[in-house]
Amino acid sequence: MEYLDCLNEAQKDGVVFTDGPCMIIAGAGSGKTRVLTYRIAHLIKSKNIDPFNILALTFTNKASQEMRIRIEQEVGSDARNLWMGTFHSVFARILRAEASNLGYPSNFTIYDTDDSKSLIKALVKEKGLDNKIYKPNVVLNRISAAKNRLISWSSYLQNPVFQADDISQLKPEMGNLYKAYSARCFKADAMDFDDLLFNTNLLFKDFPEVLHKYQHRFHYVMVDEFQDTNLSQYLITKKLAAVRQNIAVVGDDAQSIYAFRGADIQNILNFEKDYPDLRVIKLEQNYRSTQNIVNVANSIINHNKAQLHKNVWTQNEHGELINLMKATSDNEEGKLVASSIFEEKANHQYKNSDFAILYRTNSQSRAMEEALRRVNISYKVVGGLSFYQRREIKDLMGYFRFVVNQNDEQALRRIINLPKRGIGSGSIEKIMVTAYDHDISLWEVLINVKSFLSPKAATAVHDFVTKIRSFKIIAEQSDAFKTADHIAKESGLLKLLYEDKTIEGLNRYENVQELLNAIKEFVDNPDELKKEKGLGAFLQEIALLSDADTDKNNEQEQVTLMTIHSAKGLEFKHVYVVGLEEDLFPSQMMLTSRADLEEERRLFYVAITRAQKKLSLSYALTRYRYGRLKSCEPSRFIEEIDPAYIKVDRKWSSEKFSGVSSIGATKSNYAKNLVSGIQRQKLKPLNGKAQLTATINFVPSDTSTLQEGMKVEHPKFGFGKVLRIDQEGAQRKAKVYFENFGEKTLLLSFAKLKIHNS
DNA sequence: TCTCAACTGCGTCTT
DNA sequence: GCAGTTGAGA
Repeated sequence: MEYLDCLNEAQKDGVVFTDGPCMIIAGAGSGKTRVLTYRIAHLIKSKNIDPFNILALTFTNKASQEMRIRIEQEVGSDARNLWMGTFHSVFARILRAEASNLGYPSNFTIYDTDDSKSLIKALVKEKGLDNKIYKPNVVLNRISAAKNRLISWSSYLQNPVFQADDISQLKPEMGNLYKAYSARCFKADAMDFDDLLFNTNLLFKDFPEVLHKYQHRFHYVMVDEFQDTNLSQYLITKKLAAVRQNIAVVGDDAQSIYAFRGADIQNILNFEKDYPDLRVIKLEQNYRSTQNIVNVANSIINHNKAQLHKNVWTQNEHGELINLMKATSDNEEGKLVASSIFEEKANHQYKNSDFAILYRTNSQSRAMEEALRRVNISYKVVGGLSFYQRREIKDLMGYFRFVVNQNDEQALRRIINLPKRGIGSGSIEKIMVTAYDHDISLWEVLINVKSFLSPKAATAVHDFVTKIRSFKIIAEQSDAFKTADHIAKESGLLKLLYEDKTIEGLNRYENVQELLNAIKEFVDNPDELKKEKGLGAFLQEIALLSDADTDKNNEQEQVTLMTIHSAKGLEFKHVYVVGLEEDLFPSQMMLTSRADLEEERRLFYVAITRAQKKLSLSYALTRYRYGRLKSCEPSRFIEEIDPAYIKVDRKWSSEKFSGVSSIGATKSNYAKNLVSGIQRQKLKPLNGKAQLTATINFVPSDTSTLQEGMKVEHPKFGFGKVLRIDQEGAQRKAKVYFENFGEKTLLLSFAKLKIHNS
């Protein structure tokens, strides 16, 4: 039990209180993952629980992989038998085993969001509805929200409130679209992401013996990031834990940022009601960040009304003040961030991987990327279009999917005329309508197209069917790689890409090769747990992966660029949160309700609490959005920070005396607070007029002659005196005492210093 | 049925 | 800024 020694009291409680319902409210950076991993290790090692009887649910594959590794370090290979994964992957696995109960084959296809949207698009067209009113996104969100609240299409249609709601939004056909969508998914042997949870609930409700089986398999149930669960997920875990009541949930209401996806903070409150003898443990000591950062985070989150009481504190050093940078444009914002990283690296000898740039939307990465490239700082962009979302990958995967499941409508639509074989949209619609109207399988329709298509089109379909048949035979006899390789060549896709000599074409060709490599890796993987090496097994393996999980260029030494959402759970020495502007962050779409604005604020809280040592915030006065230049106002979130913790970057403080009034005109409150805060706090280094002008005309000197006792000026730290010089060459450092910033050690090959020999 | 050019519309986050 | 759609012409 020596691992208990390195835990604080609250953490210990979280680890050893294993029997009975338990809720751990874990503040940011409070060692949540540590508690969870030790808790599982404790169950296995000290209480001799079979890992096979432990279920641990996370939200991302990454989180579950990391936790598995950490548990493995504690308990060894036993960890492999844990039931641990994302909600979606664990219940997909159970659904495959129990699929026949629901009328699904066990090799059902999982539709991703693109598949779902294009199915909806097709349905809207088939029904002759206006695609400007029934936008795929809107329809899918509505269906998704219903499923997450366990409302089936039939109860949706019967519910007068939903009907009235839809009619008032001029979308009276919504319920029927939901019905048609469900029917088509079922017919395609496909489940979308929400179905994986919805159908699990259905399974447990309608087949008590199945529920019973899993209730007795999982003696201990744990849920990470509980604040992100939706009703559907909550009910599943509650049912599974109903017999033994050994359920532990870990979460932080302040970090709930997925309400848009159906996450319901209400689950935390319900949890207390559902389990009256609930043990609540609060982890409040932050081990990650400096006091300044923790204080700023607290001051922000206190603006939210809806929150559980919690007092996050830290024993860490005060650290540097929060750096606020103002840029005139999005491009300049990029430059400021890039040069700041450059300086920080030099001054503190940080590595690229110590830095992260976080933003609200993926489109903001462009300006940052350009600026980083200009100063030769290598970086990686996390998120955006994932590998498996690329067109060429989806095309080839479409073949794979259709060979495995001939009812996969979305896969068929994608590949039936790719490469072009003369089967146009008219023929495709005829095929779909025939299958749907006569309620026969797609494959059967394809075999009998002669009866309703023109001879030319019918021949083309016949050739296609013959090709798929031959692929099926290969698939039955060979492993995933041999099959995939064969299909890539024989389908004509590889040739199509090879002939495209444009840069994008070459890229696509390489991507397809990379997919084939991934499949080879899958086949060669000696992991005994994955005995199935067929194409179907590969598809199942990757259906629930996202870009963050397939992060191949895991090279260190890169600055990380990503959205705040994807940064959740991570930490970096120095974090830049950029684009703090009204309508961008908070997003204009979230300004309609208090609840939405509070979610944005929690998002900001998450961003801030990623930082360990230093936090920088920035905003731009103008920004290109939708291809045109827009002027921006600083975010209200800046205003909400206690000015005592902010330092304003020189690049805009030099403008302060002339420029800040422009903000004052539009946001008087903001400017007043900020300026008075600055004056109260940290304006000191800028008070000297001489220094201000000197800073503007700053020209660094040659520092090779620098000696002890010399007076120097640094663009950021102002005036100082050299205390000592160490080492030679590239490692040559100067220890300088700055009037306003104290002692700093500067690497002379990087630091810009002006020598004042007076 | 296919191809190219013009055009529209649309932007959050993710399993 | 760009992807996806539409429409005309081959």
